[in-house]
Amino acid sequence: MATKDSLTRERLVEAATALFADRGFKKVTVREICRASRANVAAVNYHFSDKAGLYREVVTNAIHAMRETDALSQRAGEGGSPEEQLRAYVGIFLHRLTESGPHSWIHKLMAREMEEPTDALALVKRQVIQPRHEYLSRIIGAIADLPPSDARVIRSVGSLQAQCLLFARPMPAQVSKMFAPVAGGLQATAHHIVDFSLGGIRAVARTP
Amino acid sequence: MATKDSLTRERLVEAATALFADRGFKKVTVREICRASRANVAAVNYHFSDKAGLYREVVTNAIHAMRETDALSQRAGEGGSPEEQLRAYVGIFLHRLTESGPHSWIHKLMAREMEEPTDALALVKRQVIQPRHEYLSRIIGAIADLPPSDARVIRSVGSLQAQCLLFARPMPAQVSKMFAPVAGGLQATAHHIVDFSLGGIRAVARTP
DNA sequence: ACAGATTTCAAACACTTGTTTTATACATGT
DNA sequence: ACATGTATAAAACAAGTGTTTGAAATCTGT
Repeated sequence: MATKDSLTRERLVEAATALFADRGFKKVTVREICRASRANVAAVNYHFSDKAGLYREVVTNAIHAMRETDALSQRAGEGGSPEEQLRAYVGIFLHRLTESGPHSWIHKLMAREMEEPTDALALVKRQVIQPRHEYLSRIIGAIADLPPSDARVIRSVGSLQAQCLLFARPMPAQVSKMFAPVAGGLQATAHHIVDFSLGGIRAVARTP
Repeated sequence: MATKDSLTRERLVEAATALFADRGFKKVTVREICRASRANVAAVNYHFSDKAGLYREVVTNAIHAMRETDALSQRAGEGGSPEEQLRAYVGIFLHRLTESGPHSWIHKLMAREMEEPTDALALVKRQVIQPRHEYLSRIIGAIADLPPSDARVIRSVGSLQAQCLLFARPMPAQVSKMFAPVAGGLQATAHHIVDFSLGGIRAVARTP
């Protein structure tokens, strides 16, 4: 069985990834996916048995790609001080989030998944969200000179993630421009988030 | 015409508000609204000509309610220092956002509107988002001792809004719990956001 | 109480959705 | 070459969507 990997199958996954990332599971129709893949309407059900099956495949790919981003960010800060590690993480995260290359769709898709969770969410949480949270807790704990489990550290992780995720949130350009001013370039924004957060972390750490 | 305000019309608006806030415009069906209102399927088209017409009515109501919240928050901090004004704003905002009373639906609805904008978004932006942004710019500018138009102030407003909005974002409970730890109560979270942000604002203000 | 407007209702309409069917082309192993 | 499993194609299906229709019920002013 499976004598030769079907070209159609790959085209379907490719088109579905872009569409799902852009508009979520529900709002994309299988006819649309098939039109973009120059495939028949029945192709989705043949290769993935379901529209949900195709979505599951796309999410699985996204998880792998996302873990790579995390690993890259963490390696970039390896050996440096906690502050440098934080700067490396935020820099790469934001870059991947806003570039138009082959990585941007992933985070858009993850944001969609959080809004209308499917069965895949549990997997995403365990494989992506949880490890990332623990990594950031260690860094911020070191900066604040507190154990990673301290409530002040946990809350600071939330504050940092909130700022980073603002860029992942699907928003109309008008609103996004006001909430997340990209004036001065992405690099400047990343710098701001880190500086702001370092000041915040230290302030919170001082107040028991 | 309009001899007596129809009871059905009010029931329709009431039910639609709850449903739209919970699941957005597209995912709520007309039949569902009518079932919840104990009205006929044709009632929506009769009273509002469109499903979109009903939605427009709901959003209009939401804008008014939201402006009230903003006015209340600003009045609560009136006369105090900028720091106290910030504390008042965040406190009331978070409270209204997470309570289950007659105000929580509004912000949920606004969040939905930002994700899948309709014609009403332009109105929301002008009447709610823009004024709020200007108010926060003034406060934070005063704290940082910088003009409200300074890039560092604008970005700090974004950082604050990001933390507040994390609670408005529709998220499955699993994920929300990790990103926004509510342990210690909402009041404690509000305090954290303010302390964290004050530290961030001052840190950013020092670095030109 | 009656005529006229307003409101409700059951049924149907036109359209889109995901999926299935049935048949035909293609590839592969012997 | 043939038989067999794989892949594509056109058409139709069943369920769900927003909307319209046309008749019945209800209310209102006189």
